[in-house]
Amino acid sequence: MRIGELAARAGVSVRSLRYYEEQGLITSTRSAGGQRHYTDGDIERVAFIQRLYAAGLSSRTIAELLPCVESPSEQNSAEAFERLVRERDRISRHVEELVTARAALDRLIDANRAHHGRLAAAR
Amino acid sequence: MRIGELAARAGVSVRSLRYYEEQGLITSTRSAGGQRHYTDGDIERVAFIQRLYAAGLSSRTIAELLPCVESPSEQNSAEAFERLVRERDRISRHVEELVTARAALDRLIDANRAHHGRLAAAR
DNA sequence: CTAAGACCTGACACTGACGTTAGATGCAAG
DNA sequence: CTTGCATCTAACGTCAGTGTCAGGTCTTAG
Repeated sequence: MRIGELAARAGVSVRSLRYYEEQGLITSTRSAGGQRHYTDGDIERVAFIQRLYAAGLSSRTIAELLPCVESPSEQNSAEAFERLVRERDRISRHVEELVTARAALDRLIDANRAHHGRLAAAR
Repeated sequence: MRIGELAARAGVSVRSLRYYEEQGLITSTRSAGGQRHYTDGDIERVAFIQRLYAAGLSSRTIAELLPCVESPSEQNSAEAFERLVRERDRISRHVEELVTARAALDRLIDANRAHHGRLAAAR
């Protein structure tokens, strides 16, 4: 499939796909005329990348741990494996931060709830 | 206290404090010469703002829900209250995203662990 | 073959929370 | 009073992911 179809099926913009390739996150074969061609497997790959983006990883970080995705059995991914673990831990810490912040908002909501009966009931 | 002391005690940069004021998140009194003065209460206020930033809220969003912090009893904070609830829910969704991404990383880690005995043992 | 639409590269624009710099002023200690 | 550090305003720099535009090429339907 060409880039427009992949963009539609993966739910990202064409621009983003070209950027991902520029950053070494995805690859493509080229037609004689120079247009990018993709396989069905690329849909899932893009989805995976999106999840990591959503988790706050930078494109550089994602690129560094992709060897672990490609070939989990290679020993050349020792650095990548460490980064994998570090990022997992970073996500865990971030979750704790979010839970803390959410608790703060919950306290605020409670403090305000009495004055907003209808909204409070809607929850 | 002056801005440098607040920055040190709150653990943020002087630049950030001036930016927060510019965005309407904090206020200050001024000396005759124009320098900003703060109270002890501002330390906690800045810490609270930091928590919201860490939770992914923008300065504009924080500014919009500050009325709820200032005066939980005023009815003029109806909009702010709604935003409060929306942001709480957004944080919850974000936590779910992070947990999903972390699970994906955990699966990758498992798939790679066999080939990295020492690192696996360190966990 | 031709028109239309998808695609190409390259480049600039934007957002947001700051960092950094420049040049001027405030303020406390000797 | 002076020295020197803290602070002031104003403005530009940064980073990352993406939007958008320009000007040209590929592909496919008719």
